[in-house]
Order: sequence, then structure tokens, then C-alpha cells
Amino acid sequence: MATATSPQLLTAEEQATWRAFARSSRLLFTQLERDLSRDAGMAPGTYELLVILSESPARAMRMNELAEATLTSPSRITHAVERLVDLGWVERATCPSDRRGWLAVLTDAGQGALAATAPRLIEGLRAHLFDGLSKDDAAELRRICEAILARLPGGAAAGGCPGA
Amino acid sequence: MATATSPQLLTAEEQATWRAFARSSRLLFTQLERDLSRDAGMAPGTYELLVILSESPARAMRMNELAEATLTSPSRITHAVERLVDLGWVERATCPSDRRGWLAVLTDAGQGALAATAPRLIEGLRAHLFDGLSKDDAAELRRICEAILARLPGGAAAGGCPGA
DNA sequence: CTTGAGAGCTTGAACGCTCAACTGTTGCTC
DNA sequence: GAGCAACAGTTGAGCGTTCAAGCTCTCAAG
Repeated sequence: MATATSPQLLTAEEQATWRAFARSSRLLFTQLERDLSRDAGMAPGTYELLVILSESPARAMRMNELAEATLTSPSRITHAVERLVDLGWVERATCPSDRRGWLAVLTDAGQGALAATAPRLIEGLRAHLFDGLSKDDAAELRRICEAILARLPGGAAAGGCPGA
Repeated sequence: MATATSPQLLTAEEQATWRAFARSSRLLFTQLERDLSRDAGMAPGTYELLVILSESPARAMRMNELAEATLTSPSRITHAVERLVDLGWVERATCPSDRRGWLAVLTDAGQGALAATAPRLIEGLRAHLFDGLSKDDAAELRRICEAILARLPGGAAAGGCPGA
């Protein structure tokens, strides 16, 4: 029960690390998503889509790019964008360069919904995450998480890119 | 765009930290859950339930406790346990001390399913998480995540408990 | 006792994600 | 320029979670 180095088992240290990482991130995300749902009626993941679109040139992006940027599937993007269109937060436009493609364009209403929600999310982020961490802790956390990302399939686009 | 200290905004550092944390954990979890689903046909969260039950005295736990241990709702536990009963991995027993309560008991088949799956999960955990981290990095990650947990509502039961 | 507040758990509907087809377009090759 | 594989996106069914009731049981007070 002490210092097993078998590749089949985790050491007590590793297990504690894994559980702390899993629990803290899950608890933080569910807390923030719950706030977003209550305060703004946003389905999980909606906020992220609005942010990505708002940071894009012309507030527009192809479905494909949205899927990659959110690390999820094209199918999910189709469904999610459909809901956003119903809300009036996004409009669809044909893609000029490829007749297969579609653009999702953030509307003024969508931008407004994002602007109205952002302060609350940031408040939650401070309260639940950054207020408990020293600057060094936060920097360490960033460094370690980017190291994890670098080894994860599909995680390459996130960390060291100049556009971030 | 440089060093905003407004409480309404995140600094560039904070934003990068938040995004790295969010992306790395999300990507890691979805990867592991996908493996679990493919290799063992386990629905998301199933593995965690089996682990918790297997670590309990008599492999049994009340529904209520399962909900707390997994940081989720009683309703989810009811549905999830029902699926596990259908699989033959869990049996239900009446609670001797409280007629309102139910015990979920891990069966031998459930223990077997867990034992058959654990090596694969641990393999994935090593490949995607620990192999890229030095021992110091892992210890730092644990310390920081436990600090986050400590400030999160409901996160108290996780880190420093003797039973861990 | 009996009454009432609250705990423990369940139920069923609504909702979002996933997965496996499927449609239409592009671009390469012969 | 005809054929064909790969790409972009959609569709619909299946499934797990969430949320708001609802039911049974407990416990303490009168």
C-alpha cells in the first residue's frame, strides 16, 4: 500500500494529484456553468462559443473552425449554433470561398448577451479560482496545464500560439 | 490590452491560466472517458462509481453518500445505479438503520469489471498526464488544485481527509 | 399518540451531447 | 471531363444529466 512502482498502479502521490485535479476542475466548471445557466439562461458551452465568435475577425467563423476551437464535434456545433440562431444571438451566412461551408456570425444581440454575462463569469472566476491563488501559483498552474496540453492529442493549438 | 487591473476584466496572465486549466482538464477527461466507453462500454462517470464502491467497507454505500462522493445529485445516482443494477454490477439492499435509505452494493461482477478496466485507465493517465510531468510538477499541481478545492463550495471533503 | 417539518430517494419530462449515417461539394487523377 | 475519394456540414435516434415534483419515512415537539 506504500510505494508501488508497478506501471499497473498509481502511487499514492499520483492518485492524490489526479483526484485533486479532477475534482477541482469539475467542481469549478459545474459551479460556473450553473451560474451562467441561472443568471443568463445559457446552456453549457454557450458562453465559450460567444467568446470565440466575438474574438474572431468580423465576428464570424466557419462551423468547422468552431468545432476545432471548442475541442468538440461538428455535430455539436450544428446543434448549438441552431439554438443560438433561434435565440437571435447568431446568424448564418454562406461561405464565399467554399459552397460546402457555412459561417456563424455573432449578432449585436449576441454580443450584448456576452457583454452582459462576462462580468458575472469573471467575478465567479476570481472568487472561486484566482482569489485563492498567489501570482506564482497561477503562473505555475498555467505552466503545468500547458505542459499537459502539449502532450494531449488536439491540445497543440492552445498554449504557445502567438494569436492567444 | 496590457495590464488591466479592473475587477471586471481578467489580465492576460489570468486568461491564459484559465484557458490552459480549462482546456487541459476537459481534453484529458474526454479522452479518458472515450477510452472507457470504447474499451469497457462504460457510460461517463461509471468508473468513478465503481471505484468509490470498491473502496467502501463491505463495498456498499448509501445513495446519499454516493451523491456526495461524486459531487453530483441524488437524481443522477438513482439513474446511474439503476443502469449498474441492469448490468449486474451493483445490487441494491435495504438500509438497516433507516428505512428511507438504500444501499448500493458492488457485486463480484462489478468488481471484476473494475479490475479489468483499471489498468487501461491508469495507462491512459500515465500516457496523458504523468509521463509529461516531473515529480515536482505533479506535487505542485496537487498542491494548487487542493488549494482551489478548499475554496470551492463542497470541495472540503476531498483533499486533506485521513481516509483518502 | 399525533402532527408537521424535513430528510432520503424516485419519477418523468426536457435538454444537450454523441454517434453513425447521409447529402452535397471540392479537387485530384486518369 | 468523368470518376472518385475526401471534406463540410446536417440529420435523427439513443442516451445520460438536470430539474422540479412527488412519495415515504424519520424525528422532535406538544
